[in-house]
Amino acid sequence: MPPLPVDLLRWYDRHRRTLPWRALPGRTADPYHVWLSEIMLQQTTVAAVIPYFHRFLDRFPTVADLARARQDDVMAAWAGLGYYARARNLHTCAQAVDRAGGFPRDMAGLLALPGIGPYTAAAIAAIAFGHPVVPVDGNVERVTTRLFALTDPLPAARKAIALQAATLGDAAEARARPSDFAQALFDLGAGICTPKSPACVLCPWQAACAGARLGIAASLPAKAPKAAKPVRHGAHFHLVDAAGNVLLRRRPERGLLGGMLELPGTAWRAEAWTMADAFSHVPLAPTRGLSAWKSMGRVTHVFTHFTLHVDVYAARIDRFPNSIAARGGLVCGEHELDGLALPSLMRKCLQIARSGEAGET
DNA sequence: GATACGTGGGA
DNA sequence: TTCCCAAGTAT
Repeated sequence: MPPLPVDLLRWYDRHRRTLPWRALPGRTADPYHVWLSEIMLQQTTVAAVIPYFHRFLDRFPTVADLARARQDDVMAAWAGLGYYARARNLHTCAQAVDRAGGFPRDMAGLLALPGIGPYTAAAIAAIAFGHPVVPVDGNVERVTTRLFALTDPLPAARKAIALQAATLGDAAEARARPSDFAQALFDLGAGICTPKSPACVLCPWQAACAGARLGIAASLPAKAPKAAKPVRHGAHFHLVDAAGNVLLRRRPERGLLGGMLELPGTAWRAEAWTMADAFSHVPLAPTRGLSAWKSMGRVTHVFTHFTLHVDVYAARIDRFPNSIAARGGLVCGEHELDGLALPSLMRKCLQIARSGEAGET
């Protein structure tokens, strides 16, 4: 017998999670809240998202508030969540939605917005607007491959898995409650049909699950082997004046950590930097009032596709020259650093620069 | 289709 | 420690 949506929905009605962006049972969620949470939840855990979601609603109560905000304030509110293109697209999207007077209510309109792909469009359509579509995320892929014992590895099998997942939503009970059905699949994937050791005995679909029957559920979905993670090296410089101001700069708008702030530094490359090499990239040439550079230690940071080793150097200067701003430098008070658009990597660098034991140059 | 794109937590 | 992962999208 096939998995019956009615069994999943009955389970959901008893075990649904309460989450900040979710409406109460029987109510429809605010599209702004649904959209904001869905963008934040892309490749990101619920636990990590919750405090950011609250902070965003505090700072940007409506999509119009978000649209009117300065990009830098949006980036600062996003700092630490990662995948910063999401924040840039979020801001652009808010402006489009604000101009249009609200979110589009159909898949095509949603799909046309920046940062919204097939999954997020379907999630918003189902959860906020009640369209009978099944958003296919990692949870739904996992549940589906197990239910039907689909053993072809990701990502090649993605299309076939999505087609199979869509059939789950065909039943009348699912079409009658698209929002609940989508979120029921999420909750099942998050709480029962988990990646490592699924709690099949608690699963409302256990009797219908081919993966469980065959004893292969925990091994699904199969995944293609991942490439080894290369190592890159860089050096960044912590220069602080007598008043405690720190020198920062803005990264390019696109690409890794795009639009975020950083300590000045070298490029990140496969070859390690010698100290002499790195020092040719100091933000300020030796001048009166500038101390010697001291080595503060090394920060290791793991990105999605490479591991980065950063050597951190620190120096003091009496007063920043006026020319520093002309070269793209941003002078920031040390007590305002918390509120700035600094990615986690740079917070690590600041931490080691400000608290680490100094060794001589 | 393959690759770029963050981060922190858990096994 | 090391590896894997988490409500994907853009190019």
